[in-house]
This record gives sequence, structure tokens and C-alpha cells, in this order.
Amino acid sequence: MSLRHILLGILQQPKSGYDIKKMFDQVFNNFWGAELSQIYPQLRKLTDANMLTVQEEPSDKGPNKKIYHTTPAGKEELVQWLLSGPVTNTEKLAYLAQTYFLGSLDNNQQRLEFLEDLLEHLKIWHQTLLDVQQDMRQHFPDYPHGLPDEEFYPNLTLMLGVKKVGAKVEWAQESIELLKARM
Amino acid sequence: MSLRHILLGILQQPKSGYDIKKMFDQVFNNFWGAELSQIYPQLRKLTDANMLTVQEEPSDKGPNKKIYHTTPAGKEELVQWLLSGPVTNTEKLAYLAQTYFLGSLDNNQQRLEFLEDLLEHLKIWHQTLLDVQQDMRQHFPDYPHGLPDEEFYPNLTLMLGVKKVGAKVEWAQESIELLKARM
DNA sequence: CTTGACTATGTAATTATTTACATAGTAAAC
DNA sequence: GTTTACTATGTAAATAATTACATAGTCAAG
Repeated sequence: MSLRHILLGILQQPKSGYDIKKMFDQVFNNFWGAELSQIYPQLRKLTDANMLTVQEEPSDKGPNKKIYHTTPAGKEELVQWLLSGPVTNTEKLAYLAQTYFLGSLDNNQQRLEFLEDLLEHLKIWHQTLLDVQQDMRQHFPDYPHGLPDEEFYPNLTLMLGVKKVGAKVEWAQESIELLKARM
Repeated sequence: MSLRHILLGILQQPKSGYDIKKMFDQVFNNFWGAELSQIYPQLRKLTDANMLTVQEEPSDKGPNKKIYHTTPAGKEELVQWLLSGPVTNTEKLAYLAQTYFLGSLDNNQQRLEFLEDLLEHLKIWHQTLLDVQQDMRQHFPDYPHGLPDEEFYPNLTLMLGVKKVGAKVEWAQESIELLKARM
């Protein structure tokens, strides 16, 4: 049940459900995702549990925003989650399972197409991450250890994001070469 | 609903539910996991859908095994899944979300402990992957492009596994250095 | 003046996943 | 001889997550 805690983390800085969704899509895309249909009910649960308070605000566009703030109880819940140690769930990357079974396609052209599709997807994903990091670098051009807390820890996850996606793009490229060498 | 297709993939070589579980834990640990309580009901569904057939066999230890085999319909279902293109679900790594919010702990020692715990976990995980790969290399010492299909594609996923976990271990190590520089 | 893109919040139904429980045989160590 | 570790199969209950649906306001382009 990590979503609950992630929402508390995000809401250290007050936001609406819709804002939170944008955060998942842009900043967290490398390690977490959630739909609005998950976010809204969870925000309600947390509010009922007195971990969040709501405050309505007019929006620039569209209907009123409901801005959620963390209560001290909410902050304490977040801290306890962090103190409980790293939560290490099993990764689920269906495309790697597909790659594993690619031998079940008897047409080599189809196998190549699969890997090329994958490479393209991974490159697009990489681009989003790089954009986010460049944005952050514009605001804070220092070496990372000089950043203030609110930027240092997010920056750590971006560092891994770039490494991880880099490894995947490299791998997909190499796999395509290997596959071509087999044709 | 990927588990269904992953089971069909695994059962290109007949196995029992228990054998499948070991496969997830050992070979697939880098990209998929499933509990026995997910595997058994799913095997039943696939059998009811005529995608699998069962055959009982005595076990070396414990009660009889139920060996599952794929039917032509099952094979076709698997091929269609592969032809539908890469399935790219969003990653969910709670420990990276925790890292992102680590600034909410005001004790720097606790933050360091968190990252050290994580590094230890990632190293252990890496070791499992390397063990599996060394095992595979013993059987097939060739360059990967010379491997037969049944080994070539699984080997591709291992190649990424090693890269990925390598990147994570590197990152955790670097993060600890950066954190120490901040203390 | 209407369509499309985007902001904004939510519910309902279905599916998937996890956790806990329940059973039972083998085989070696103590 | 009994505890521990492992093999082997499953069910039940609770949670979590996805997908589809439903509503409504703003604003710009055509």
C-alpha cells in the first residue's frame, strides 16, 4: 500500500488531485504511476483519516481546485514509512517477459520489429526524463551535493532514472545488432 | 493481464505450478514475480479455456506433481500477445519514491542508513542474477549470437538484468558518497 | 458556433494481487 | 521420534489497480 504514503510525500507541498497526476506523469514516470481514479479515492481516505485537510481554490481554467494539505498526523505517517526501511517490491516489466519468449515467433522479421518498437518507446521515455532534469538544472546549476534538501533527494532519483533508461536504450540497441547478426 | 501470457510462455516447456514459482524467483526475479496463490488459479483458468492440459506425475519428494502442457490454442494465444507489440506498464519502485521524500527525515544519520540498507539489498539481488548467468554460461560458452533460440532470448533479458542492477548498485554507492559529503 | 484540447473531479465495475490460511508428503538432522 | 526444511497444491478474504464511464468548465482555432 505505497500509494497512500507517496501521496503524503507529494503533499508536503499542497496540491490538487489533478496536479498530483501531472507529477506522476512527469517527475515520477521513472518509478511510479497512478491514475486519477486511484488518486481521488485515496485522497478521500486520507482526509477521512485526518492525515489531510482540504481547501478550495478557484482554478485558472475549469472548475474549482481542491488543494490538499498534510496534517501533523500525515507527516508522522510519512516519516514512519521512511523509517521502516526500503520497500522493495518485485519489478514487473512485461516487455522483458515478452523478450524472453520471443523465440516463440518463428518469423525473424517480427522479432526485429518487436525490439525496434521497444527501442523507440525507451528513447521517448528517456527524452522526458532528460527534459525534466534539464529543467531542474536550470534552476539549480550547482553540483548536486550543494542542493537544498527539497531538490537534492529528487535529484538523486533523476540520476538513477537517467542511468536506468540509458542502460535500457543501450541494451535494446545491442539486442537489435545481435538479432541482425543472426538473420 | 500479463500473467496469463507469461504462464503460456513458460509452459512451452511442461512444468508444475511449483516449478513455475521457482522460475519466477530465480530466472525472472529481475522483471516479474508471482505468488503460488496467483499461479494455481491462473493455471486452472487456462486449463478450463483449453489452453493447457494436465498430466500427473509422481514427485521425488512430497505429493504428486501436476505437469501442465500448452495446447495449440495456448501457443496461438502466446504468439498473438507477442505480435501485439511491447507491453509497457509503468514501473513501480517504492524505494525510489522513498528516496525522493528522504528530505522529510530530519536526521541525516537515518537517511544514510536508509541508503545503506538499499545498497545492501541491491547487491544481494545482483548476486542472484550473476549466479544465474554464470550457470547459463557454463552450459553455453559461445558468444550470445550463436546460442539456439531457447537460450538466445532468455540471455538477452539476463544481459539487461546485469546492466540494470549494475546501474542501481553504482547509483546507491554514489548516493551514499554524496550524502556523506553533505553531513 | 462548434469542435478539440485541456483542466478538474469523481463513481462503478471489473480484474489483479497480496496475505493469510489450510493440507499433506518426504527426508535429514538432532 | 520429533522438529525443521522443503516439496507440492490449493482456497478465502482483503486490498489494490485498471478500465470505462460520467460530468462540467475554459479557451482557442476554424
